[in-house]
Amino acid sequence: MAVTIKDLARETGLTAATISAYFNGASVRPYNREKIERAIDKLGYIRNDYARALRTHRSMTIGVLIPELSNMFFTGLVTEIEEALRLKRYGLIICDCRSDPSREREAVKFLQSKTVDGIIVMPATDSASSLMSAVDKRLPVVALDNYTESRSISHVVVNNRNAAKQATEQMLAQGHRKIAVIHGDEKLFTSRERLAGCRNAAAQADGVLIAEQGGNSVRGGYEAAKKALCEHPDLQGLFATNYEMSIGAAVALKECGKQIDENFAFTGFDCAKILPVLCPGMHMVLQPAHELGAVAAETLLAMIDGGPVRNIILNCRII
Amino acid sequence: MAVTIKDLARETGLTAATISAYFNGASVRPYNREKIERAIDKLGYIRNDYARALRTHRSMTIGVLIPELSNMFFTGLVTEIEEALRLKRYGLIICDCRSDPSREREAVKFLQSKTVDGIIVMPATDSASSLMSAVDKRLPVVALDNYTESRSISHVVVNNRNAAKQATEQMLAQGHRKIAVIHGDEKLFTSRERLAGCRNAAAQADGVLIAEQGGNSVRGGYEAAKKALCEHPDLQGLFATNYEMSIGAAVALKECGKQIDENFAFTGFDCAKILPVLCPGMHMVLQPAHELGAVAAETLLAMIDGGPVRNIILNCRII
DNA sequence: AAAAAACTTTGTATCGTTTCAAATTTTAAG
DNA sequence: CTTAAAATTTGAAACGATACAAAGTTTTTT
Repeated sequence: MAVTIKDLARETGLTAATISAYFNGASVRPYNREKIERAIDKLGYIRNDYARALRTHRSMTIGVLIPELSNMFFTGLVTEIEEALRLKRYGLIICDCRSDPSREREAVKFLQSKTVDGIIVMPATDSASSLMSAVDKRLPVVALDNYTESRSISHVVVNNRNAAKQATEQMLAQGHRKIAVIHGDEKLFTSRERLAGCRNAAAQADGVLIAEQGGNSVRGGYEAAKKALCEHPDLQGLFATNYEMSIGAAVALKECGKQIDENFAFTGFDCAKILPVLCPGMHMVLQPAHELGAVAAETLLAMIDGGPVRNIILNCRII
Repeated sequence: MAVTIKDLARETGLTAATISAYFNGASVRPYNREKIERAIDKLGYIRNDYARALRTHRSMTIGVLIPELSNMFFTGLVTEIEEALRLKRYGLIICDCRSDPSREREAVKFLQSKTVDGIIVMPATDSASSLMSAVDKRLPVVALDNYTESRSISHVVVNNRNAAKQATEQMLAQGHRKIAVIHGDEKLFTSRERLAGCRNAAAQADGVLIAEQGGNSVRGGYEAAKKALCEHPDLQGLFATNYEMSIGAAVALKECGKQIDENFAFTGFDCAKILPVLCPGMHMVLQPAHELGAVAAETLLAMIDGGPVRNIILNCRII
């Protein structure tokens, strides 16, 4: 039913091997080239990657594991990865793991059954156990945004501790001494690092830090911020340490009528697009999403070509 | 390098055909069954779907085309689709088309080269031309959330006009006579229908309708709402007709200090999770995301099994 | 205990593509 | 115009899994 290379062969009077050569960049006599191209158009040929991958052991497809399709920071990274890989003629298979390690494990198997050439994962936990079936088969794996305990996979992350520390220091230096930090799930290395950075800064500068768990969601950020603001009317600053929580916290601020000025500072994380428009004067820690995605893609391709495991730490910008 | 069915054959002393039979549910003698299962565990066998699909012409994989990975309504639908298809043991390949018909076209080819069994698309435009290469090959296609001009593909949409009309009527009935509607891109059937519904309701009930284009983004919704509120201080209601714009509009409301009460009504679209918490008293038009995803999946599977093209219209809830 | 029936396993061909050595054609050199 | 060298094309054998008819078991019936 589908048009195959054999149909092209019949149509052109050539052999399947020649058509294949044409597709793979070998030189083909001009008049044959033309015949082939005409036949492709006429029959609407689309190459069957399954057969190709079966023969070549390369699918030109890489798998992406995302913890939540509803988390805009992650979907943003996927977009960057796609951009980078498209240029190298790689396609993507995206799997939503719902922050569930068992789905992650299943997804890894699914990707392997599709013989992807490598996997980029934004890990749902610090444990790499769900990735083992890939690692065991020497399939290149890059973890993005969060560390795992495995030494066999590459990591591309930001210096979370430092970024959080700097952001906190900046608030303290501007005279905001009592600050609430809305932090994410402590099960994640990334969240712990950010909180640790805040604590460091507060300890060094003699500030008062109120930590409030925001559960990695807009709702959680909203509620945590509300709580902090109600319980500490004398609060001088708020720092939300991820995308979703930053939005929630911003709404809470608006609702409590808090102005951002010399008496109150607000720092968010990662949402450059909307928040600064809505809360002029706020600060923002920005992970270099473009670079993260690009470097993860590059690292994976290097591993596919036999390169070593790499651990890369990028810096955040604060604006 | 990868473990194949032949390795299992060698390990168990059986034949590839028997192992295949085992995987495909044929009956196998208990002691052979055990041997096979031991070998699978020992060698870590994962079936090569490429080879299988090549032989069977069924990949048990379906493709999903999403216009923007950053649009939460769409990602929510994908999650529902995934849920429904997982139960039928289908896997998903998700492609982000960036609302760009040419990427859509490319993605359709990519999916075909992966021999997906069918495609669910949330169309970026009313035109189905980018889907033609699939339709021409009799590959089942279901359009979700928006109509296309093609009669060869199934559609699963909501009754947009009616939902918008009802929501508007409700506001009018509560005495809000001057209402601004923040509407989406008129290039999309869905947006036009919603706007038409609002106009209908206003015309019938003698209300005043101010239409403001919000460009399908949070930012756009925010700006359009701001504009409407500033230019019409006597406004009595606001209706944002999609997810992103509803959030933007809500922020604008908060910023302008508008209360939701008998003097001012606010109706949003699709974001049940956060907005009602932040704006108590507001109304919301809810598309049945779960049902949309489930019905789209079901319709596609029916088409894969030779079923006919279907056009299904679901109703929205208003809360 | 032999024959029949029912169940399992096996060989072999095949899916659509690429590989690679061998065969053929073209071009360049003498 | 021959012949050597270079460039194209070809045929057959993979890749990993499944289909199917044929062969080999086991179980049941007589």
